[in-house]
Amino acid sequence: MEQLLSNIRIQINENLYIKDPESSNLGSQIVTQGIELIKEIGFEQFTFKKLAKRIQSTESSIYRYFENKHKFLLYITSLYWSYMEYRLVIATNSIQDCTQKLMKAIEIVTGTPENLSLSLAINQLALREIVIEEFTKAYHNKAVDDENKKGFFQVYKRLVFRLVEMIQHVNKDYLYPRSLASSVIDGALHQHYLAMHFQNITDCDSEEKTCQFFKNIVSNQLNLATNEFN
Amino acid sequence: MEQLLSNIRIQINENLYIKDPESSNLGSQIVTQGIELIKEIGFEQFTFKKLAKRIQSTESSIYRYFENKHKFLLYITSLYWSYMEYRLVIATNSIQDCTQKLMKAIEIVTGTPENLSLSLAINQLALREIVIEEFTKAYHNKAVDDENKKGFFQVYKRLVFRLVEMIQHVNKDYLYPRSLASSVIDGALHQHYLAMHFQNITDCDSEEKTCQFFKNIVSNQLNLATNEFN
DNA sequence: ACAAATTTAATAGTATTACTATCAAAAAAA
DNA sequence: TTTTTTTGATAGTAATACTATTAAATTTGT
Repeated sequence: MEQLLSNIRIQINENLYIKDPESSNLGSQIVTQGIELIKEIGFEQFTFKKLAKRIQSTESSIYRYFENKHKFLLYITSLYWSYMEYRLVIATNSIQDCTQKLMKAIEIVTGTPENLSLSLAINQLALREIVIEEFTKAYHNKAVDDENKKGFFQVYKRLVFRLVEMIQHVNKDYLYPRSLASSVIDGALHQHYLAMHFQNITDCDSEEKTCQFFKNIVSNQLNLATNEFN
Repeated sequence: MEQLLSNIRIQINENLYIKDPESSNLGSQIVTQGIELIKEIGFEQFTFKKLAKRIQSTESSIYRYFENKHKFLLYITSLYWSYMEYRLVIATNSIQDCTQKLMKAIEIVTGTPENLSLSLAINQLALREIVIEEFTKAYHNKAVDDENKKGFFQVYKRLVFRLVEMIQHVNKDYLYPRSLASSVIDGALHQHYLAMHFQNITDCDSEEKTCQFFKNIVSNQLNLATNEFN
């Protein structure tokens, strides 16, 4: 799997950057160090000026790669969801049994990524933390509809669609396959966030429990398509 | 219920404001018009300067009530969760059967509030929209732990606790009562947001479906405490 | 009704943010 | 080695997120 991925180029929506950051050393510095910096100080406190100082470059140079920090966040979170999608496909592709396939998918989607060797030397764990802490801000804004039209959330949605398909494959009569899929992906992020900051409103104090919680919900939902409270 | 609530004063954490906005006309203008303005232009674009202009007052006057716009957001979302808690208690208190009580609670928590007559003439629907669009930003920040210690999220957590108790009352052996409760409350907001901006990754195109989706999950989870994928 | 206290308005000012513009130096490509 | 592209250095602007000061208006106590 490592070899496989190290040769893979992740395609990110072209409108998220001005100049492809993978095309130069400065560009990849911006991405890798930008991730580290956001993880350290949070997206709110993050500025291109601070990043420029850290990589010993200038604000104006960074602006030649990214229009603003919002698009930078969209760029790096798209990277994350791309890696996630890739991992999902690799891990589930060979599984025949559709239920097992779905369960594997939930493991991938709710779990911590291994730090894979990729084209860019990105700190995957830092990136994951950023997604947990900040991704929600990337799509909660007044321009969502416009940005959505431009395909800025394509990768994320494609991941949800993959889960939806797996769910439908297990039980084609289930009434809420899309809500269930989006709930698992967003819910996992939320439970991880709670585990870090609001321990008393979650039971997910370990990776395994988080995974179990969602596997439990999904399998229950799909085995029992109807319930007594309709 | 309307009479009941019109006499009720909602207590909000004192550190969220400098001067109690309910203590003066200007204060309530700040709150009611602030809610309208945030709904219209979004929290990102919202500034005290713009609000001052709208209520024909000044920036400095608003700063005498709230330290900054982040605390203002925490204040109004606390108001929302307080109303929600109040509605929950009123609606479920008299129900004897614990399963029915829980189902009623889910209806309240996932549904749209009626526009109740309260001490402050707040646009409840606008406030709900704000919570759906912006609440996640209120607790996704680098100061969460500190703010959590100061009790800024007390009301929200208390609401979750109430749901947790109801869940445990229905099935005391269920392994994830807290994760389930927090998932319902946060998940409902998320599904509502998707319904507005990402229709293709949700099945919740109506209030009823959203409610059904979560009732379905909760009842399934509590009737079947174990599952075959352990 | 009047003085005292409190609240608000008006104005000014500061540091930081989020950019844009220009031009020269450095590096890469032809 | 010349041309093109990329980067660095510097400067500048409008807006944001505040703080401070003082005068005017309003409220309160007696």
